Amino acid sequence: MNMRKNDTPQQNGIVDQACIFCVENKERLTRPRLEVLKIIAANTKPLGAYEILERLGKVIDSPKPPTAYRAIEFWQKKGFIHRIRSLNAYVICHAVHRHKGEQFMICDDCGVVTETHIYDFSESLKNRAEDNTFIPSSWYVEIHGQCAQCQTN
Amino acid sequence: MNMRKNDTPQQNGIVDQACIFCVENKERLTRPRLEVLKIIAANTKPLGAYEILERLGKVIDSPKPPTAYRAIEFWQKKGFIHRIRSLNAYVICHAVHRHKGEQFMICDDCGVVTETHIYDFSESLKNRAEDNTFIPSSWYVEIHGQCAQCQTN
DNA sequence: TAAGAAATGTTATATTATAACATTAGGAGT
DNA sequence: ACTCCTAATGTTATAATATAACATTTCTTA
Repeated sequence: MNMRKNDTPQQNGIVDQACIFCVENKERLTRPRLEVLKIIAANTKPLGAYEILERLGKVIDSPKPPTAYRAIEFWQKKGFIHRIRSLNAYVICHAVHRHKGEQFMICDDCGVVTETHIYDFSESLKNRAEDNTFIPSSWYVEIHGQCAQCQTN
Repeated sequence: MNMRKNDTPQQNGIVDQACIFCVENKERLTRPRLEVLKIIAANTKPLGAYEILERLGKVIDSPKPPTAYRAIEFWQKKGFIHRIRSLNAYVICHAVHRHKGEQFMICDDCGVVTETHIYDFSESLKNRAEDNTFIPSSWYVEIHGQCAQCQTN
């Protein structure tokens, strides 16, 4: 099958990558950070902060909201998870891309979120910048609709 | 100057349009709805629900959150206002478009939000639908960056 | 004008997120 | 190994955003 690491949506690959990332960048891979990442990585559907917190409570003792939010913020800044704005929820990132755009397909029936790269905005945004009107730094796209699975049901 | 109505971002044009819309569609243009629309239309920057509520309190007596939220939801469904997901805030819509996509440029410095139409997603999304993978129904785009005004400061 | 539907008023509370400060853990330099 | 410093966490409290539920009022229309 010859799959590269980034193609496999399984949990360990991502946690391993995160571990390597932390070593290379001298970031501390603490218990709450590790557990939060594992929780998010274990789901295809986005989890709310308090769902994450609840699951966190099964592996560490009585965690409070800031514990979850801090870990979420950490991984988000490092590009390991995404925040889905319209849902106030969080999903694992399978690409760990250093580019500046996020694009998601969101099934409004079942809630599954899939990261996509349908569009490359860079060119159009560059043109826009030459207008001298607006200098873009990042973009965020949500495409809502119905996923293949839900079409058959 | 010969400007069409939709080009003028002033308050009255939009409220007039909303009034006409309600008559034509037999929707009730009630006091809270009217005042909430006027409040949102009077701002170029997005307003949070509780900011709207606060301003609403200056024209009607002690409004409660549901009063503001109901009016917000009403205008949003009818396409007269947009919700900016990343800000949990609301802006007037200058186009009253019946198409399925929303695109915004958001200045991260000053907070100004401008509706844009840089991209037409329709074609790409149609292709995607032919894949039989995902049937898109709407899209939402945020482009973050720095506006012209803030570049000069 | 009365009945039914739609919107609002009101109370309470759910959900999401962060401020503030005390405590603990980890790394750098000696 | 010890001390200092910084970063991260623990903890308490509360801010900010949003909705559920039900009583009341207003509008429409028959």
